[in-house]
Amino acid sequence: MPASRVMSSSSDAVALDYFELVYQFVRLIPPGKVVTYGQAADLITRANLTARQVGSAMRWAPADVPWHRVVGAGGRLPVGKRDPQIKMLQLELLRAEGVQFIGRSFDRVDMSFCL
DNA sequence: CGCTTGACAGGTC
DNA sequence: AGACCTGCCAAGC
Repeated sequence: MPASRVMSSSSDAVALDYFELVYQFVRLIPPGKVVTYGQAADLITRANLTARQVGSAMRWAPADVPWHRVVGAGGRLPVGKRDPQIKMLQLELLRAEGVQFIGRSFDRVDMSFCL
């Protein structure tokens, strides 16, 4: 909840911060497809935007952003130090879209579903 | 200005 | 596989 964003009211139409850029990008991901934080960071042209920033943006994603289609590198689900729950939720949402999971405990996305 | 905090990534053991 | 470690960079204090 970056105060800078919460406080932003009306005059931020021009000052498009990187959160908005990330959201715009994520909204383009079709159902059943996924991208990694790193890919998003690379594809979004912005000064030194890294996977970390994409991650923090996802934490405050608006309802219309399919945040669950963004996974960690190698198809790993996010660690979620602050909220261990998101992993489970994301797993459910992706499975509902037909995304396959692989690995010992089916905890990683089959990257052939990558965008 | 320095230090801490992450829904990260990549490497080592 | 799981537990660390390092590099990364914006944000807050």
